[in-house]
Amino acid sequence: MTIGSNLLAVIERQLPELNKSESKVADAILRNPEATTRSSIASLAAQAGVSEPSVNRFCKKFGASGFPDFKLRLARSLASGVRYVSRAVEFSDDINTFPRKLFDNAINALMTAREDLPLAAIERAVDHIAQARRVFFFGLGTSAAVARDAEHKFFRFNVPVSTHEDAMMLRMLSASGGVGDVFFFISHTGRTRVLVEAAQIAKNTEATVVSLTHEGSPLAAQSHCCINVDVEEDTDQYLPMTSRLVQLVILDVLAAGVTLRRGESFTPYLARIKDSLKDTRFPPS
Amino acid sequence: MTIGSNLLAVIERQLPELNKSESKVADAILRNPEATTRSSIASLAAQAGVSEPSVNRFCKKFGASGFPDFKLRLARSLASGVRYVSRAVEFSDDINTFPRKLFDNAINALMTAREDLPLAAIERAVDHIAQARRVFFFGLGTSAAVARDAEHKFFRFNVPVSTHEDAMMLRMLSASGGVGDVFFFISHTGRTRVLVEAAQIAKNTEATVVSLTHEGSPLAAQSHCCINVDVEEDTDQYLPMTSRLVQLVILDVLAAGVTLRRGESFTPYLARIKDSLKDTRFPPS
DNA sequence: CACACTTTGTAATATTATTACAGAAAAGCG
DNA sequence: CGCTTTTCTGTAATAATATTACAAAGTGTG
Repeated sequence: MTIGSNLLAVIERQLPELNKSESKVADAILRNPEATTRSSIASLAAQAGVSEPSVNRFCKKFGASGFPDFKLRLARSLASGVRYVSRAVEFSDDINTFPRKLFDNAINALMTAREDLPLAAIERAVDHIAQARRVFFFGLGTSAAVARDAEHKFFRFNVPVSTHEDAMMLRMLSASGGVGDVFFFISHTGRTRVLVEAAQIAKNTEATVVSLTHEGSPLAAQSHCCINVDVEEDTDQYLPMTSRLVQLVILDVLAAGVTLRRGESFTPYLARIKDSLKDTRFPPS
Repeated sequence: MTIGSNLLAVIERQLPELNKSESKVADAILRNPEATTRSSIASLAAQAGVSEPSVNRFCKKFGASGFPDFKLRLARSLASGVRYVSRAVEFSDDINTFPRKLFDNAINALMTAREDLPLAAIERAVDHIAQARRVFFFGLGTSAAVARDAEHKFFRFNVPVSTHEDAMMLRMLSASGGVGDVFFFISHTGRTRVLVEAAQIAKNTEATVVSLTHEGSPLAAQSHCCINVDVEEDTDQYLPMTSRLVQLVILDVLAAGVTLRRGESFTPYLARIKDSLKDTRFPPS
């Protein structure tokens, strides 16, 4: 999703540059965007205190072919519910703004990712994992938590799974790879030396290297199968937030893919694992 | 978000009950919903091979006041982008459907959570963490990964943070609580015995117990401050997927909150931590 | 203050959607 | 099976809505 795709935000941003009647229209729209989508050009013109052609001109100025088209775009903007364009939290934000911003960013990232899922790579990754003899999930930093989450999902498929963070272990385990082993690397940047080097080592064995990382990164270059997650994120200034969410959902997708591959007869087995937790919980009230 | 609020899904569901011309219209719309939002009633009627009034009647049947209103609703549905109402992955799903379903679910959960954020609890939690002497993040199973992620975020605030999964450690550490200690419990169900018991122990000390869990759960009852995350999820049948995403974003919110509390002068310190990683990465190409 | 230029509104026109009605198709019934 | 009743569907008239062309008012500049 391109920044600025949110119509309301675009209007807000342009506000100072608008002339008298245009800003009247803008005000009327911003005052109640929801109502605008339901009203006719005549009633909006009345609301704003301008003529109908002024409203029409306003719409065209913002890229619509006319008023109906404008309403449509507005409706879309409202539905996606992402109000803020400047996605970064600022020191002037208070409790009423910054939580919403962070949620908006998260939702935005997932929506963007959804539009462009690397289905082919996902399918190949599912193939590899479904047939694996062992699976190793490697991730450092934020991605360590993602790897941990993956481990917790994938052990259910009756395949030995493990996660590691120790740089030495990564190298040694990578070197131990053989036919049927899958080394699954997780990294937002795809430039973490330790990981890239481990991937290189693993690739020199008979094992399969799968990575969940940034397209065209050094890590991607060392992978047999790379699932691209190109979430734009200013990791130089902030911590990766949205990219790890996308990674997690992609791993859910992989897990679901493996489950489907296993077939319906596998369900009771999964249920048994679930059931084993029953006695660790207080019963539902 | 109420189930069934998605117009396309509603149409799909009603499909068998529709009469000849109505189902022609439905087909034409489902064939290309995006295009429908842009077309006039005349062109849609042509597409469907029916008359214009038939299209109009169709629109009214689905709760719209007329065709333009219908287009608006459709646009909204498309923008929110959640195509599937039946959220569960089924064995008949293929690569083109189930990844999208999982993303839809994730987005849906975040959008729902965003509408009803427990801002008061968040603010209190930020207060506690910002002033903490030590912070412990406790979570088991899926929540262990969330706790790990939290640890990785919060250590930056110059407060000793740790995560633990060992049931014995949880109890002992909880018992060690004193003034200024924050015990942060993460659990989707809020019914995990080990956690609830540890929370109870911690609550009997001078420490503060914060939890990120389900409202009204046993764990919530043992907390000084409970951040409710009531994501509907069939954890009896499936693994928690969406709830952990919401938890992660909430933790991001808390981290952002603490950062804001620390003030702008704190930024260079955060930057220094980031910079420390510089040499572990391959330079950007 | 006259000129060019921008902005805005009026009124005519074009587009688009809705309604009323009538004919066709389907369903119910003796 | 044929008649009646009901439901469905399209035609054509009407109404609502949006757009355009143009002229008047406003604004700034030499």
